[in-house]
Amino acid sequence: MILKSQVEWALHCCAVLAGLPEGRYLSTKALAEFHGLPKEYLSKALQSLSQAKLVESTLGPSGGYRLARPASEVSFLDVVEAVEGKERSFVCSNIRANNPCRPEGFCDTGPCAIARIMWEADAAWRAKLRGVSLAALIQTLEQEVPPALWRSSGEWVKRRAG
Amino acid sequence: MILKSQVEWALHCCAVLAGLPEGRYLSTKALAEFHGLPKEYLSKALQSLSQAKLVESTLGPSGGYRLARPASEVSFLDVVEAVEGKERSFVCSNIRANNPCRPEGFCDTGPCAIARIMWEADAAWRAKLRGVSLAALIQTLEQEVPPALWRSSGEWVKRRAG
DNA sequence: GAGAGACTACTCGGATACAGTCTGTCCGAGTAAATCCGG
DNA sequence: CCGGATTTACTCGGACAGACTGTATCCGAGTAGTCTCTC
Repeated sequence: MILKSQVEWALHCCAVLAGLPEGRYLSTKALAEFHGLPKEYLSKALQSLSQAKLVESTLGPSGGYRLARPASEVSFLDVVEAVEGKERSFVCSNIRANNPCRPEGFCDTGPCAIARIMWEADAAWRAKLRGVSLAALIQTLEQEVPPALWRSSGEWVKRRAG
Repeated sequence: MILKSQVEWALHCCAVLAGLPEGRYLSTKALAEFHGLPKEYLSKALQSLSQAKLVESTLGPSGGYRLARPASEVSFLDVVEAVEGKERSFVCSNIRANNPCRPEGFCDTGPCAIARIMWEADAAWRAKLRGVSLAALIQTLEQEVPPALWRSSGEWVKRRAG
């Protein structure tokens, strides 16, 4: 049970996009250079975000991506689910139905107790992620990233965003 | 991010082992038949449990597995981690270090904010699993499984356990 | 000088190979039970 | 009949292939900006 590296990339890219000037776009190429990632593969992560309607894209020169909603209305869960999918991490194949003691035609009432417990844990994980927005992340970063680096990064992005 | 089917199998097997008479063992073969699973592959899940010291094994006729601790002292988390490993689901490759604006020899103080948030969610997931023991699971099952099926299953297991 | 049209260069998006892990299977080492033999 | 050595049959444990998802890469469709030509 390990999340794909796309999740990490998508989150970092969203953090950068959240600091973008209003109405501007940032290209995959710029995002890839900023994070030192393979441009071609990173584009797949951004495509996932685009399909989930988290970001908007534009073509042509000075094209790229920008957030489709305010940063305060995009949660970590949105980003994670855009990349990993909304399916629960635990899948119940209902193996209790194979019990040899079970009478023919026996029908279960509800989901298996084991699955219920696993799903509760999954729900707790998602709830935690739902509670953190990109805006909150930016706020945290602004506090702990050295001001000089923060400013120069902002300049870098602004320069590449148009 | 999807858990392997071994996790489901291991949990169901632990549930059965928890209802085993004191001092008896149940073989992989019996567990596989009870759940309708491939014996050879199921054995790998049980090996994981054995390596994690959750179960004890014995060889020879009437050999097999039994819980190494009381059911009340084995949590879901123990079983899940035995199969999936104790590593966190989110790995931070510290891509912020590739930021082109970063001065040479710059050294980060703590873990990346994004990683911290993801790890908090992971901790919440694990905490939820740590809070449920096999004993609690058995109690739940005993309440919701039809008494006739519960009894016959217990008989079946007892018959195969030695 | 201004406007319209064509061109260019850059973008995203999906289709295409490679790798690693999960799934499934096999056989050998080791042991507890059952058997057999001698006392 | 009882005790012990031998045989046996059954178990676990690790070593060995196949399938699927994750990783990485490529090229084509489409558009915004730019340039040029005409008025």
